[in-house]
Amino acid sequence: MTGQKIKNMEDFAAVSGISRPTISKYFNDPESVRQSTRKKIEEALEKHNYRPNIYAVNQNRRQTKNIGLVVPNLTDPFFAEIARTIEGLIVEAGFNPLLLSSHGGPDQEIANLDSLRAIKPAGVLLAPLGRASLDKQIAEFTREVPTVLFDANLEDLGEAFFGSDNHQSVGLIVDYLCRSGEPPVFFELKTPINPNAYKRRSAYIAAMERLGHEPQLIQVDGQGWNFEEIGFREGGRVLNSGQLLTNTVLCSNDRIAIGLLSAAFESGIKVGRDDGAALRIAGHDDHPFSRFTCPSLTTVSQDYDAISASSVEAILSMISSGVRIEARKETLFEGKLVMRGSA
Amino acid sequence: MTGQKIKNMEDFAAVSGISRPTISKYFNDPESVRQSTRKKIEEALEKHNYRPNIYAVNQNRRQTKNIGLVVPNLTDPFFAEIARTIEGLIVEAGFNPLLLSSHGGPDQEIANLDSLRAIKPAGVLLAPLGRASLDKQIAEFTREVPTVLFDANLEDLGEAFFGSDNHQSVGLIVDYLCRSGEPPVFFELKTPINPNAYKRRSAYIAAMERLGHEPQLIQVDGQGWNFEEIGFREGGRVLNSGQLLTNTVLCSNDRIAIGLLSAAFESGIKVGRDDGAALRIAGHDDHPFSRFTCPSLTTVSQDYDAISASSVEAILSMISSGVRIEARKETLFEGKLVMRGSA
DNA sequence: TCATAAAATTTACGCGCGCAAACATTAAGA
DNA sequence: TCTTAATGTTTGCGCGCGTAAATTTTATGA
Repeated sequence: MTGQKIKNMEDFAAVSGISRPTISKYFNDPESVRQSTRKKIEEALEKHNYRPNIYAVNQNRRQTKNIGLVVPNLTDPFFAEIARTIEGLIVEAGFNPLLLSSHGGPDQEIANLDSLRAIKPAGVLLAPLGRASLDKQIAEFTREVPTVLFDANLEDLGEAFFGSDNHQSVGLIVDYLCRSGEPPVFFELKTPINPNAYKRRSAYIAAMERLGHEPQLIQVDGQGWNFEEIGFREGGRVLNSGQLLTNTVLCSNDRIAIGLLSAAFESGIKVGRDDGAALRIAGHDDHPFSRFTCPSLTTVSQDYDAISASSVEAILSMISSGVRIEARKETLFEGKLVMRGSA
Repeated sequence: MTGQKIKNMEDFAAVSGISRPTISKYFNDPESVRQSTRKKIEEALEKHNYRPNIYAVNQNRRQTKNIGLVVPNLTDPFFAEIARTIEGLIVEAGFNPLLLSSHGGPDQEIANLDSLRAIKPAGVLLAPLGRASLDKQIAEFTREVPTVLFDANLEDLGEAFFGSDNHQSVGLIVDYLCRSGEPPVFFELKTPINPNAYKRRSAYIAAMERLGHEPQLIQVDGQGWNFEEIGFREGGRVLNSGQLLTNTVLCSNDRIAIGLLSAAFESGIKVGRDDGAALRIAGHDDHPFSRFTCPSLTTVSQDYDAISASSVEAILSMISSGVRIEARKETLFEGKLVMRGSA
């Protein structure tokens, strides 16, 4: 850094020997200026490390480079990983991701959208809470800001939806469980917060009927996002009540399964697929921790690389084209069976 | 919403019947205007839902209301929970938190600080990666922006540090393990990324010597933040090598312990503190998942409510006073023993 | 009712930049 | 060397708001 301080673009234009409008062009797209002037600018940049004032830039640009990313619960490593993936894609595309977590609460979800509104994002990627979401306020938001939903669908909201094909993925694991042992019961919350849970329920029922088995639902009480806790508490109750008419349990998601595994362990019930085991437990999602449960958890992985990539692609194309999508599309990706020790 | 559209503060001043400078005063502090005019403004606000342009505001304010929050890895639920707590405290104080994760990489950490710089935050709370952190660049940042470190310390960087008293907490669990069974070996990474790991190592050695036992370190290879994976892989190796001279293992953190538990299970080694068990395993941190391992993990909890509250308090007082702290202070909080099934 | 302090208004400037129009310069090919 | 398109420069406006100074209005209490 030499001599005088560079306070603004005009100062920087002076020291670099290039006019301010050209400097402005450079910062909006380095490719848009001639090679020789680009070199001059970047040489000056090394000496003076000037950067445009982001507030002045955003005040004057027709559109910001911000893309909002709202997930239901960052405390859940599953969403933390998705968020990380999506953030990377957004940065790669030259945009600025803003990550917000709704912490499982609909009010926080709306608050997140409100603070995004203040930032005038070019677009928003929203993984909504689901059933608890305040539809009307979200609808109002999606009217103002181009929004793509992912993970959990809210009917007709947003420009598009990308998620998992629960029907396929649950069918996959029900098939596997049935052909490798007793048909599973379905262990879930009575009133889940997540729309995927309802789809998984009906997918389970459909798969069982297709295979000629009687579907059996074990629906337990429990609110909120502390699934492990619920799986542990209610699972323990179920295991000790003699309520279980089969030796195979399919959980609505991995986090419930993790709780149930813990409860089985405490009750001295051996879980696994080998002969000595008394119980098989399977989950859904391929949660980051499911490899390290005891035994490791057999589950179905979601293709969230595809979900992430498609969601980002969709919002970027809307932004660059400047037009809202004419017909809302829902795209579902298939899951893959992940065989481990628990079933 | 009635009639014309409110585009800016001047429009809003017109419809509310109050002058623009007074409106401006109101938004910067609603208490600073007379009750009667405040009422007028808020009535108009309900009709027209105007909000000041955040970019124009921040361009002109001497200081923004932004507070940056950088954590090493949001994928780790431990940090996700801390982040959530801190975010809440920042919002309560009327500031705007900006959460960034370094994803375990020093380059990302610097990139995070760079993008924070662009936002001109009033202050930053930084939980650094530790050993991998690029000290010089962080030092440069802390010179420009008031920064408080927490969780992991970097010598002399930032205005203050708040963290856990590893010496006390490790001493606590070593004491417990020694009086309830065989003295523990210490299971850790050979070259940990986190400075806390080094403190825990020396705390373990000190505690063992104090109790008249020979310290034993098992130091395994492994890079990055995938602690469960390392604990599983290397732990399995150690368990099957006959290298273990005691039946008690204290892990440097819970995530390693989770991996080790999984490895023990796979090897058919019964873990627990009752008579039938062959191995005791303890961790450190009280990770959110440690309640649901099999068996549940005995560990030491960090007082991160205190760490969060103190860190936020420190940065807020610096912001409001406008002065940097004269002498850097390091404050450590005590951990608590969390007895569960594994040891 | 009046003096006085507190609050609001009027007026005006500046923040740092995007953007557009008119004009000047440069690079590339015939 | 000349033409032409591409690229830069000059000039100037406007974005929406913070903030300051001078002035006027309002509230408060004796």
